[in-house]
Amino acid sequence: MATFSEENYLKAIFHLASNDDVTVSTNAIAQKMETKASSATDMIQKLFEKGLIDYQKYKGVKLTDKGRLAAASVIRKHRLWEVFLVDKLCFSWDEVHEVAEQLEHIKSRKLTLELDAFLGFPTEDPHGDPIPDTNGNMPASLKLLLAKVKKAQRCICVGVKDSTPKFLQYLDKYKIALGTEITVLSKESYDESMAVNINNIHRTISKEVAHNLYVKIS
Amino acid sequence: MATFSEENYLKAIFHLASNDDVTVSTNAIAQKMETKASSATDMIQKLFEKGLIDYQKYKGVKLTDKGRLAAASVIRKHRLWEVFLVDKLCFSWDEVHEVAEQLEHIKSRKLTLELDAFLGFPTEDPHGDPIPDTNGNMPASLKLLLAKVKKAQRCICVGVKDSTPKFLQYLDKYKIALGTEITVLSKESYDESMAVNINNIHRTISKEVAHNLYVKIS
DNA sequence: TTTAAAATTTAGATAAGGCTAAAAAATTAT
DNA sequence: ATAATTTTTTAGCCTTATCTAAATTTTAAA
Repeated sequence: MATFSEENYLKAIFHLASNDDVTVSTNAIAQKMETKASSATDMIQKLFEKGLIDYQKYKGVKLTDKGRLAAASVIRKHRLWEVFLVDKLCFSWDEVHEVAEQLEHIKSRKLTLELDAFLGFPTEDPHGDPIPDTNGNMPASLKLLLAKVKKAQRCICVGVKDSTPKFLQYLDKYKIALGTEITVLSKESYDESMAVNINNIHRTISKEVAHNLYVKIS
Repeated sequence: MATFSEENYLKAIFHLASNDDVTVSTNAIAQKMETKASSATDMIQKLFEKGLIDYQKYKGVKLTDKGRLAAASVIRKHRLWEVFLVDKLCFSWDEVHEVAEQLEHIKSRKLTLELDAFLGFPTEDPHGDPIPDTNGNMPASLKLLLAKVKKAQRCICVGVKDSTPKFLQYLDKYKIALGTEITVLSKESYDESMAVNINNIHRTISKEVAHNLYVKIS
């Protein structure tokens, strides 16, 4: 059974390896974990000895099947708990992360199964990210940056990339919230701005904003 | 902020000190924590330095107000989670402890408040034990051993003291379950057996059974 | 291709929590 | 009241997960 720290490293490696063939560098892991490269090396050696990652000195790291399953299990729990907090306990989508970081480490097969059922077998967390299934299979994410949405498509706001108060205040000002529907009317190639319809109001969205807002095609 | 281990020691001391004036011995703590006396001494010194317990070498330990509040907070969370597991996630009353032992250490004021509200502000856990309030005040327990119930009183089964399979099988055989109503008809002083009515069936309960079954007066 | 820079690993240290063995204090028994 | 026993504490060591500083390997540059 993995310790909290081991689980957090596995999660970090999982998130850093967008695709299964990519090797992840020690520095990248250290940066993600907000720790020193030497600490990352120590943990890498430990995870390797436990058969959770493939590793060759100086050559970076890859999750084994066992490691990937362990990482997906932690992410599954994290996202299920986020759904619980938002749907059942009146948390807002930006309050859940810190608590889910703790809850994701609770070890109980039954707890996860029952929680999943209690929540109605959700497939996405409140940020629009997919919830891996029991076997560690991650449904493809439907989430993308507003900037990637094509002309005439409708989408729903599911999260932000930039979570600084300044950007959140901007969204507030223009009545863009979680769940708000946005229709892309046209895109300006010169400055990458886009004309959109939000709540039946026509607006122009700058490149900066479009690259910091996550949506889901609806 | 206390570590998991500190919280577990505080909880142990709280449970060992039935009343606030009692001092708790190092050995008692070590036994409760299933650890060695030397380890208990180490932790005692740490809790003392943090102002969570009063302590004099060789003289035992007492919770300070600060320590008592911290212990009660952990117990509050433990019992709220037990209610959650039984009421919402279909856990049976004997499956909850292990998971609640983990959940009780999650740190989030908001989580505890919202969970409490979500559960309808319960005052007792599934074993009939009282849930401390936010200020650490513990309602008096209404739970007692069946052996203590007076003639002609009605009570409801809320838990067991002996949780060995043998005893649980006995209860099963005689259709005594969590929530079962028991009326004490008479008590035999010679062998401390009691005549009771369970589901409209008259039975004789031995001293051994009456001393291992917890009930709540109804 | 040799050197400079960057990335990675190793060595040695620290803090938390646990252990064993030994010492010291308190308690119980003679 | 002294000896024997039990309880508690101290001392020294282990493991996990960190760190800093130094050494090594890889990569990039001249």
